[in-house]
Amino acid sequence: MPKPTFFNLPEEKREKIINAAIDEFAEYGLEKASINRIVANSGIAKGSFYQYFEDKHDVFLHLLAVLEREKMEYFKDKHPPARNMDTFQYFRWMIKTGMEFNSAYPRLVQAVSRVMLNEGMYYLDFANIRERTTQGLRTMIRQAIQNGEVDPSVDVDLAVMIMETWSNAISNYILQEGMKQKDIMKWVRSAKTQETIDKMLYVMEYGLRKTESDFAKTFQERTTS
Amino acid sequence: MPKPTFFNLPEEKREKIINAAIDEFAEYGLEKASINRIVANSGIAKGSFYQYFEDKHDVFLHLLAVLEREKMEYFKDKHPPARNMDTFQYFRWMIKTGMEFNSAYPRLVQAVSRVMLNEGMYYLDFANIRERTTQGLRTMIRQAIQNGEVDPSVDVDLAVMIMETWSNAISNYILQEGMKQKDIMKWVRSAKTQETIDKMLYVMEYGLRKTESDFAKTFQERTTS
DNA sequence: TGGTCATGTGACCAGTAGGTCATATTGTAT
DNA sequence: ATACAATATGACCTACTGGTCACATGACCA
Repeated sequence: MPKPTFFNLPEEKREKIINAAIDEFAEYGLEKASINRIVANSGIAKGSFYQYFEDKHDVFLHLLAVLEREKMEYFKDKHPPARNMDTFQYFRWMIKTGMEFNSAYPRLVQAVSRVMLNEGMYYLDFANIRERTTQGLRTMIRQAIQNGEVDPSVDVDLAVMIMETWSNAISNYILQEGMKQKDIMKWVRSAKTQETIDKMLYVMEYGLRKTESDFAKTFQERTTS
Repeated sequence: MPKPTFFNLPEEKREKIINAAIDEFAEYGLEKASINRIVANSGIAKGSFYQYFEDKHDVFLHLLAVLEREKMEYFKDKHPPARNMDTFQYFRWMIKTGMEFNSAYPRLVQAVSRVMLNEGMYYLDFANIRERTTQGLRTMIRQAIQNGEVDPSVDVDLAVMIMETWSNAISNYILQEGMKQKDIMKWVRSAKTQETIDKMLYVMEYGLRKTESDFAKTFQERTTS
């Protein structure tokens, strides 16, 4: 955690620092990120940096905390559009709302997920942090299996891994493509992007193999209404 | 590509160097890999290194070439167990054979995929190399759509991304868990591991949602015969 | 034996990293 | 105005990086 001095800083200065850190991590990842560059880009002296933070990891952990806080804030006044949704509908809502969040904080999300999904995998430091995220998914899936929505022969941990993989794949896709657009929020909300997300989630739910009820049929009511 | 001098080396020395490089890349990735450590671990002088290779990237590209060569060699005398397999059966065979290959060259695969799937994503250098891999998948999927095996409303590029994601997820799982075992080849071939792979591929094919024909039913004949 | 060419070597270079610290500046309370 | 604590600073340290090069060693042929 950052030292108290950091939190005594005027907000403007604090933001300049964390923005520089976000850019640095988004560009170089955790290990290749340079404190020298961060201080240069935030216009503070090196000595000051060490009055605010312990080290590089400390800054990153703070970014994690910021992300979590902002996400909580964002989800606080969002509510699923209907009650009695099944697990897949709920997951779909979660993902879509999450992607809206991503388009609101693209650099921050990019920085954090770049580190967490790449180098973070090989550092034990983040194992427990990741674990916290999976906990929610795990209980959700357990319930879905009990409800008969998810195939019980696919065990819980495997299902968790699958849903995380999907979630990350969609998030990566949105960030990667979204950053190329001039207005990422508009792009994410566009019918085309939403349909792509729907397709991905449809495949997660029903698989790649063609069945009697395919994607076009399932989502027909949306495009015709 | 390495310089001619490298290929004139006695095989033992050459192997010692590439093994040190494999270990280095597997442990530290591409950017954090240290030439100093590589030369120290292979027992050669720094100057010699630069007589063999241009730089770090050069070594890695050589590892890529080695991997490709070994994989070709490995697949050369493996053949699908039956003709007239459908696309998903063929993909399953490909994955399983690939996982056997992984268990034969775990460190090499680990090193290469660590780099390609992480930092490699952000370096354009590897875009064309990755493209070569996807080409095969793309034609396979196009054919599968024509055959009516894959839902045509899921477009080709999306399907490619999905299958690559799955392929990587399974490979990562096998390497990560496999490296914990004392005999990785035996572990990969074990009934339990094979069943896990089957489950993953089943979910890719039919989705997470429970349907009238679930995994247990589909694979019943195997466990009872 | 002497000559020539390929190979091997490690001291050395400039650049950058993370981190420290004595000193300078600022803010605040008396 | 003075005193004291909090904050800001950048020169400086060591360690390590990728890369070079003058020289040493070895192999092979005349």
